[in-house]
Amino acid sequence: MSIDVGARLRSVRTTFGLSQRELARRAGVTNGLISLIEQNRVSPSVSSLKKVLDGVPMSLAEFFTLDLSAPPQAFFGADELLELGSAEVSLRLVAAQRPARQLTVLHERYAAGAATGEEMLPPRGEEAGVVIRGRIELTVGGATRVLGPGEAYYFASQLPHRFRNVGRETCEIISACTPATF
Amino acid sequence: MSIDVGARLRSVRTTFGLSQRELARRAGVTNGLISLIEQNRVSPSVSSLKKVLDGVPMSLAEFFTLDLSAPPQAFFGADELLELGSAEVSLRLVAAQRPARQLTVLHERYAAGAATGEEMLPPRGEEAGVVIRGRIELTVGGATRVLGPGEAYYFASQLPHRFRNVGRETCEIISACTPATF
DNA sequence: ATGATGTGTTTAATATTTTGAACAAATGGC
DNA sequence: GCCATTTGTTCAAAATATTAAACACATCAT
Repeated sequence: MSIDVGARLRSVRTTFGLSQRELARRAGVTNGLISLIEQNRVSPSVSSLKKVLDGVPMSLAEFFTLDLSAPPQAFFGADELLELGSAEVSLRLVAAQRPARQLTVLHERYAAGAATGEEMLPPRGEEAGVVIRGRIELTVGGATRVLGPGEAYYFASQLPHRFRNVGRETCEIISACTPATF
Repeated sequence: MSIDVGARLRSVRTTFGLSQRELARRAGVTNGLISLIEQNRVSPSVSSLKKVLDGVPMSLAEFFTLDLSAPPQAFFGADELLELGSAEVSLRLVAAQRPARQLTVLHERYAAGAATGEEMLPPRGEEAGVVIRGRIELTVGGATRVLGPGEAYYFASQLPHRFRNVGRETCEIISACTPATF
């Protein structure tokens, strides 16, 4: 068998709630290739696999480190959250090992001044979160508001939205979205 | 640039004191391929890279996790040693990040009953070690002896040699060989 | 039902990797 | 000196990965 790149990729892709075509578009490859890789009908070149994972995004190291056979787990230490984002915007995904979940929960950290782009997420979900440290400016649809510790948000994913840390310290948020459409 | 698989592989290979041909032989690929990969003239398929790393041996996860730009480091915590062996025979390599070293130092652990095969190592080095826990049976050339804590060994690598844990508890050894021919 | 979109899969053509064998340069022994 | 090895590199041929477009199957709205 020898490592089953296909199952890994399928698990990652479904965990992030992406179709083969959507992942292919983000990665700049064809949907057919994703299909072939997931079926283990080809062994992708490292450069191709890198391109595909950039569409998630996920590093090669993370990809090969992922524990697919991890048993259902109820508790996760801080070290057990999958680190996803950049240095500016850190996203720690809870229970990343488990594919096809209904719910995604993140521990997000925004460095001072950091912001997300205009998010384009799947059309049928909702997102909510609570700020636990720092202050974040959140724009949803036409409305903008600055949230501090203890304050929260909740909106439908299809609305354009953007997060921006306008303060001086790192901002931390615990967030969730549904379905698993991160 | 995007991850520089070539530099990684070259670093790993030289760290282990292998020529392109020797690594190719162990991995079941051609030496030309190793050369091309190391020059980044091709982006190997994951299956090929896996085959190559099996010849070291090293996992894909380790390979992509390796920190090439690690600054020269003088102290290494137990967690910082590169785990190489199997569950039976664990080899923890000190300072694995640093290529082209003169000396290799290992923290070895042999489970009860575990043994190495007949070692076939490069012809121009020496090996030495001290047992720190448990008991190990060491055969060098025609001679066999059981070593316990505080006892040590020292021999030329080209002699056929074999380690076997004949006791009930795990045996631990700190060993070194030169040149970096592990 | 029907058409329109979404999904994952398959196929032939194309592009890339991989091989096998050659090459030039360096090393060691005599 | 010279020969025999060993090193890493290169090249055309063979094998494999990747693309682009079609396919079959679902879902959803009309």
